[in-house]
Amino acid sequence: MSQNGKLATDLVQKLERDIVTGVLKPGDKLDERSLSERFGVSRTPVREALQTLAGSGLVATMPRRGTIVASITVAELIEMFEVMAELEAMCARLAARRMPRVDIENLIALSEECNGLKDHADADAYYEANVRFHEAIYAGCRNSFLERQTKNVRNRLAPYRRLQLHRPGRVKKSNNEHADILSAISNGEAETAGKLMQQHVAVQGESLNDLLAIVPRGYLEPLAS
Amino acid sequence: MSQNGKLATDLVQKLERDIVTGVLKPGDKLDERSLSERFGVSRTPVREALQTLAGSGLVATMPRRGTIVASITVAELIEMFEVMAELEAMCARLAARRMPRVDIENLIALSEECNGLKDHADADAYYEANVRFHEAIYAGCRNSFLERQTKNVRNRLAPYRRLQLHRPGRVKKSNNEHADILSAISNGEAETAGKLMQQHVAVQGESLNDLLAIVPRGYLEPLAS
DNA sequence: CCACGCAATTTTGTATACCAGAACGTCATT
DNA sequence: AATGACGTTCTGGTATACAAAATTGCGTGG
Repeated sequence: MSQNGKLATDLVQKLERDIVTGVLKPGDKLDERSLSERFGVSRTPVREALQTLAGSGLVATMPRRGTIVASITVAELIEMFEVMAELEAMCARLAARRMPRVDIENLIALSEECNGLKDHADADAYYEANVRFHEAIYAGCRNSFLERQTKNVRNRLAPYRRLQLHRPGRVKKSNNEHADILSAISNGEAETAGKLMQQHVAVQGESLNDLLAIVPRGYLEPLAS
Repeated sequence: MSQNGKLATDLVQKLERDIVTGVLKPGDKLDERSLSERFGVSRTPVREALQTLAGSGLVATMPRRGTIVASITVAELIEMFEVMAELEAMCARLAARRMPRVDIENLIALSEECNGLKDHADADAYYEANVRFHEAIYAGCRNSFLERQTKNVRNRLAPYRRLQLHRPGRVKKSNNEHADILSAISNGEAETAGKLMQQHVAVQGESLNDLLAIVPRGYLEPLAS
């Protein structure tokens, strides 16, 4: 029917995108048959794709119970943010030491792009620019393994991180923090850049309560996992 | 034929163990048919297991070219050690802040176990005790996500880390560093514990050259990936 | 009217059969 | 003799068919 090789890989990417961008939400059921019909392939590549996604943690599959978009417990959410903050801090520290001037110029441009969108009505536009800013710093660490690892955790947190920016005032605050991080990186102040990034990403104190308050039903598992 | 459920999961664990413990070495070919015959199952669960392992990075599968135990480039090796050092440092920092007294007692016992084996003839015995010591610290960070993430990277580096201890004098030096890390954790000195752990794990300067010198052929890919 | 149990349906897990692409070897040509 | 093209064979990718388990709905009994 289709003249390709490696259908499963395509499916992985498509499903990944749908999960990260929020089309598929935590807790959504991923039925093998529906997916195979939707994509016009048999169940085999669908299953392989789901296996792969389960490996990266984006979906959870329970034996004989099917596969769902991974939803996590509150405890895991806190844990993952704690790790995320540290990974991004490491990226920032290394970027401050290693990022070439030309890439810093690009980072400045991305920062200004964020700045231009900070008063924009919908938070999603800022979110996209924000992602590009952060990814530029990942790339700046010049450690592609760290970059992949960081993106992986970021993807798994994406559904929840997206919510953060919908909180009033968060966009402006985030934007100010970007400026400080940028200048630290630009000046080669590794420790400062790392510390600022850590605080920028971490969800601590009241922020945690605020975040939990706007997480929709179904995004988090009940305590009895 | 077999009366079980979820054959693939079993295969994942078996293969994982073989890779981590060095029975299967980087570059070894994982033929689907041989594996299916060896384990008495069909190719389907074998393929699913390989998919999962590919997701966690332990094996690499090239379309139409088969799958092999992941072998990495020198650049990746350096990158992974850089990340590993930081992850373990984070574990140590958090452990210094959060590890309950009773678990610290256990950590002391594990440290003494290492100490008892430091002059032992074969480095593998020390290696196993060393693993237990480090894993106790992972657990001490009280962040199960970080623990999983750290173990995952550790597993991927296992074939190379194992080699390190075969270098003359490395065992004794490692053991001394353990003592310092232990005392920092025990005293709740988070930053010190993290810094010491970072240096303990990192492969820097001459150590890198020494490590590369004893990596067997086939463990590392040629530059043209 | 509610609860428990059985059966039917749905859905996952496994096996097998089929197809396509890549590696290797052979033969012919220069 | 060397090199390139063609074909065979082996291996991986996909589809389909079959088996087992879980959920759900219905019926019966209390």
